[in-house]
Amino acid sequence: MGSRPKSEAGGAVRRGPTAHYAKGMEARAQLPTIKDVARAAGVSVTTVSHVFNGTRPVAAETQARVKAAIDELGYYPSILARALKGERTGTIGMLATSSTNPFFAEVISGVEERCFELGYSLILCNTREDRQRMNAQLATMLQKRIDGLIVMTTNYDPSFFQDLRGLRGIHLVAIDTEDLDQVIVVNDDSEMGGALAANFLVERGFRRLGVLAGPHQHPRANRRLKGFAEALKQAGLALEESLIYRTDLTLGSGDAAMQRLLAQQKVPPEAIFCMNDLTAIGAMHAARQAGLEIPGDLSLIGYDDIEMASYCQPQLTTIRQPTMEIGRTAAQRLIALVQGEEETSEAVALPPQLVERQSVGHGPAWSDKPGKGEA
Amino acid sequence: MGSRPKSEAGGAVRRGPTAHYAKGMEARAQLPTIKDVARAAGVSVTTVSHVFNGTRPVAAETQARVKAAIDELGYYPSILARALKGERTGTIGMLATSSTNPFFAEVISGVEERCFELGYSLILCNTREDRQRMNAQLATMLQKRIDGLIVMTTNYDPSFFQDLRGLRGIHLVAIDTEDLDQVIVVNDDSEMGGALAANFLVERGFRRLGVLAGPHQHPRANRRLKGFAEALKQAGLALEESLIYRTDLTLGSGDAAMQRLLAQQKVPPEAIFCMNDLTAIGAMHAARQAGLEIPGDLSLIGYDDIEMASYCQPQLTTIRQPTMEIGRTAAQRLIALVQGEEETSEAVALPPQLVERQSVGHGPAWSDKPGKGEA
DNA sequence: AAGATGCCCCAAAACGTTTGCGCGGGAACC
DNA sequence: GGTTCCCGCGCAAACGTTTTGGGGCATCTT
Repeated sequence: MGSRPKSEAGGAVRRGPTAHYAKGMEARAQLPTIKDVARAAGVSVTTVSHVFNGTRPVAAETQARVKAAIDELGYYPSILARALKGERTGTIGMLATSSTNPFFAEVISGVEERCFELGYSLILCNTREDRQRMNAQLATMLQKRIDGLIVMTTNYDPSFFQDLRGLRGIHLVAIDTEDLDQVIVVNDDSEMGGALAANFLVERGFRRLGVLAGPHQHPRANRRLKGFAEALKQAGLALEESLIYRTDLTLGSGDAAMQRLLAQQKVPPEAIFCMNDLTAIGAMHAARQAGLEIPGDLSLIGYDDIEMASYCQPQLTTIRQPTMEIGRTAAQRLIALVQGEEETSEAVALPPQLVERQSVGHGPAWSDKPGKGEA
Repeated sequence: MGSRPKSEAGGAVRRGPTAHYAKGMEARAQLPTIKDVARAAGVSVTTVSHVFNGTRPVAAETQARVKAAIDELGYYPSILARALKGERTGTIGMLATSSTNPFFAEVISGVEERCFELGYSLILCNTREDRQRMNAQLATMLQKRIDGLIVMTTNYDPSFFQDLRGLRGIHLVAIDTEDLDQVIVVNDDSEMGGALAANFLVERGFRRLGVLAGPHQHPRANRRLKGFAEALKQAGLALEESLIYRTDLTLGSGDAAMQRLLAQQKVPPEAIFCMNDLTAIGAMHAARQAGLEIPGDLSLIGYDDIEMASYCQPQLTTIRQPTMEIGRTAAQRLIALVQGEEETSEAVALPPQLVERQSVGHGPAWSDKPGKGEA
């Protein structure tokens, strides 16, 4: 409907569960072209094109003959040739720091899913935060004439986005980064998430709070921290600078940061806000090694709500991001942009949500095990 | 070197850290074409092509002029047009069940990495084991004229591979599946992995062993089980059918299977072999909920060695697959195939390895906590 | 019966590349 | 001084599509 009759007709050819694509191909080394179909059906390539795309009325009998030939040969039009004529390629690219981090993996999965639903496909590139690698990947994607690009990098580098904006040919959406003008950005509402964590801990009576922060240049982690600090201030509490420990948001760095914290603080904070679940799980590990009980001796709250948060010991109380939805939204907005549906380029901030499990106790003087606690 | 001077020249143009791709583009809506470059340099498109690809000697002075124009305009040749002339697209597709499962995520990451190193890019499709979805994704990738395809699906469906083999145009590599003739398959050596687990448990003195198996049609999990059972037999032990519980290899199903096991067995087995780490972690969770200590009351061994295995409580003893290497190998073999380097189409089985941590105790009558155990 | 009107269909151009062929001119050879 | 050779370069075809502009032919109108 509307302006895309082509994909409809394409869908028609795809119908049915049988594998058209495998039929009639046995003798050919190459995929069949529109010419082969035209020859087989005894019509011109023009007619084949119009039958396939439904772009002009064709006599029913001719149409039947052409469709038979298409099915017989297993013909699929080459997007390459189509795109040469100024059409889009139907492919979008994604630059992501890493696809193995569970949070990123889920965002990517959301992107892929929405792309599929809208008839697009996804070229995935892991940047590992290596600028040179990103440049090479970007160059390749430009050569492949992607219609748009989704960027999800952990370290905010303004100059990179500056360069990106110079590319007039391709549209851009960023995920999990600083707000940028002229670029659609999809995030969760990190200040709100930070505040959620702060308020929950304060209500439970915790006063001496630590933080496992992200890297200095990580825009979202910084905002979570900001929201956290501001909510504390509202509650009349101050965040102690000396109780903020940096991580790079991985399991290992959460472990390491917690070890540093426990080594440096004679008496550990009552509760710790971790910038993501991975660091929280790493921190749990370190705390256990040090002989601390969670939440008996120390409470811990995470961020993201990855699947593992429900299965670790103890189950992690955390701030849930609508992870999949962030990916889906980004894909949606990008494709709308590509298809020329003029949208506002305003940032989207999806609301996070607190998920209570077991890693936060009921207060600093409380213990889940009778006979223990009162630390 | 050898037969690919083009990519070399492409690399030359890409050199340097500055962002060529952003320069000179401000006034254009479209990316510049070879014609624009030719006009700017005052030469024919032929010459531009030869300069870019190094396919014919060009006078030094002309060459300099052309290169200047290329840099100035930020020109990148369209792979689309190039591929029309019978060249390859430099893109390979991957059908994977899900990219959020940590094991799959890491394999995919290996594929992506090796593709990048070899100058290819990766189109990722999550199939969710939905045959109809796979057909649609395959159709799209065929239209995009991918050079080859990597398939990593959990449920082995012979008819699908049958169809796939019908496609003469594109090359095929499968990961983590049954051996197939005419198709390169990359796996770990699952029988060996199963045997490794069995021998380790037997050496530790465990006799009554349970299994958290995979789905019935999962070829690798079945082989692990086979290797496990055979090694037990060698040791003079039999695997009790009633102690085999099926899972679908997810966290939740590991949890559920363990709950069933504990409900049905008056006295639980001494040790359990889980077909992957995810089910093992799920099982740990269920065991804890039931008040069982691991490894005090029950030993557990996993498979895969995902990152989380080192951070769960207790740390998981497991069989490590060379996960990343499986992905890299698959990409490598596929691209060799695409580039016509005739390789053997034999299956590859990379050897797994036992990683000892804390989830397996020192024997059925042993306990890690003094005063407990002797269960 | 002649002209007008639709209905079907085809030819050809265009998209951005690569590449075989060939052309002009200067240097080397006899 | 004429022939041969080589060097440096351009022309144009081809790849698989879409799309514009007609053209042939039957049917309807008068």
